[in-house]
Amino acid sequence: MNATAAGPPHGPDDACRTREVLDIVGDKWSLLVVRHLSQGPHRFTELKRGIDGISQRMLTVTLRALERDGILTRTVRAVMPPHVSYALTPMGRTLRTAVLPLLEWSTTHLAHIDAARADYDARPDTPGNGL
Amino acid sequence: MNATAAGPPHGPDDACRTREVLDIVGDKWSLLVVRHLSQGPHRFTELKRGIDGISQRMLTVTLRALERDGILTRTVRAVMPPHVSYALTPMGRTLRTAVLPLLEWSTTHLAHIDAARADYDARPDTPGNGL
DNA sequence: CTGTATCCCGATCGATACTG
DNA sequence: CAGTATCGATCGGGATACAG
Repeated sequence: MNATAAGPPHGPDDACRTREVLDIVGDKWSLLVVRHLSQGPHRFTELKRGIDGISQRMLTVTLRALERDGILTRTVRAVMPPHVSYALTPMGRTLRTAVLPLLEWSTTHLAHIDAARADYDARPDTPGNGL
Repeated sequence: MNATAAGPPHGPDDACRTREVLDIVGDKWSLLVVRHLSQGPHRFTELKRGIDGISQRMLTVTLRALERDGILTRTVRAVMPPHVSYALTPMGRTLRTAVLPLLEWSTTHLAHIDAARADYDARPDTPGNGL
């Protein structure tokens, strides 16, 4: 083992898993919903108000997908007006835990990335900048 | 601490970060490129062959974005034929590390998710299945 | 070998209106 | 309150052709 080849090896179907994870959490809203529910169950309207910019439609679509995947549960109380509560399943909570390092990474490195972008955009001898 | 309210609290701008991380790694190919480069530097054609299904265009686009973000470096050797090598930066390697738990989570839970989906699709009393 | 340019299709997603 | 239905704009991304 030398210095140039770092990191653990990976099997050929790790790629498939990478894809499937992104299908589940890689979209615009899923992680935001999971994050919100990590603090306890919430109702539809609470989520809509809590997640900035999400439309009624996308909240419904996202919740359905996460429910189907067993990430959260949907509990309907048949009263008037309707009362629907969403809560993370145990698996949903493990997902939250698994995503946490990535979120912490972003907290640590986002400023660095902004700097890298500014630097890249300032360089004239770079593809797309006109050399 | 009780059972209903689990998980750490979060600030209001965690949402922004969640978004920005997804902008960087949430697309179809970025993580696959990072994963591939975690085993050492690679040339354009090697990456193209190694990442199944990626088009020339998307490989270029993805590499440019990751380079701009400081995740990887692009090294050109001015020979004929051209020789371009891509390698993870130190920050790129920390990203790889931060994503690892999520990938391990998928390895552990993907079968469970498939089961949850089959179960959900089999239930007749569920939205979209015709109640 | 390592790209760039163009076209085009399907998926995504926001806005809006309507319903039990 | 908690959705569903529909429409339209936008965008990712694949195919292909061309270039240094």
